Amino acid sequence: MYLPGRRITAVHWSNKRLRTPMPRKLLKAYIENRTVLTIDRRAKYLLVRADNGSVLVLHLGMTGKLGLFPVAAPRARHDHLYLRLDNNMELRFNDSRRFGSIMVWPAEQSGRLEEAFTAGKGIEPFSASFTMEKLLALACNKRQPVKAFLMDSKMVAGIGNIYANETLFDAGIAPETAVNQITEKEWQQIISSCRIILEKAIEAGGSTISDFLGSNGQPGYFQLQLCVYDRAGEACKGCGMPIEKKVVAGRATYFCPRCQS
DNA sequence: CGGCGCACCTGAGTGC
DNA sequence: TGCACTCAGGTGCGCC
Repeated sequence: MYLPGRRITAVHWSNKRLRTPMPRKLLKAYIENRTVLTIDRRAKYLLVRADNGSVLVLHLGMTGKLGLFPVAAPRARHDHLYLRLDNNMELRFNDSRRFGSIMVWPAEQSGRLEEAFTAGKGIEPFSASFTMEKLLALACNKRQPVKAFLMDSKMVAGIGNIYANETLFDAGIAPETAVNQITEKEWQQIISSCRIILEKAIEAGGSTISDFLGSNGQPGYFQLQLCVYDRAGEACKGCGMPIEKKVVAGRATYFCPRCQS
């Protein structure tokens, strides 16, 4: 808990735009000189709640990193946001590819904005509403590949390409299966596999959180045992067949042709 | 409307 | 060594 209880004493930013333009005025007006109450997550967004009811919304995109540094530590290439704290530390948002985003929900609109934001997001995999019945209903009129469905943030929140690949391997389901063909039993399996994969990933990533003070941080998934992702041509850990790679709905897709049929 | 393709960026890796 | 080219973990828009 590095942030809750800390006051943000100054906000600085780079002149580069991220996926959304830097909300300079809003950062100054609503985030600077506020104290952080709590941090939540919705889908892959971080919600940093301030004591005035405003919310700082962060998304790391593909290459975004947050790090806590002493104020005097040298600034790095691709740093885009600096939140100076009242303990002489600085939270820094670094993102080389600039697919990340930084938004502010001003206090007087934050309720409405958060409601709209949440309404546009899919089911959280760890929530009680991630059920076979819900998925069946969402999928019944769609023919898209199940992998694209799992990665669609309006359907399911927070599943990226790696975890979609790994979930479907664990569930033994071919990534291109039309989503309206998935049976009740298969949905149950997908739910269970998805949660297992995410739990393992969080556990593995958790160890990188502890050295997030340093700059030598590796992404957490390097510590997760990947069964299919980026393993084209290598032996399936289940049956020994070579893992195949193909593009499905525009994304690199890895699967075992025997275990996922 | 559903589903795909693509754009938004930089950097790493590969092959010549 | 350098250049040209491909590919990358996310998201949302536009187009058919």
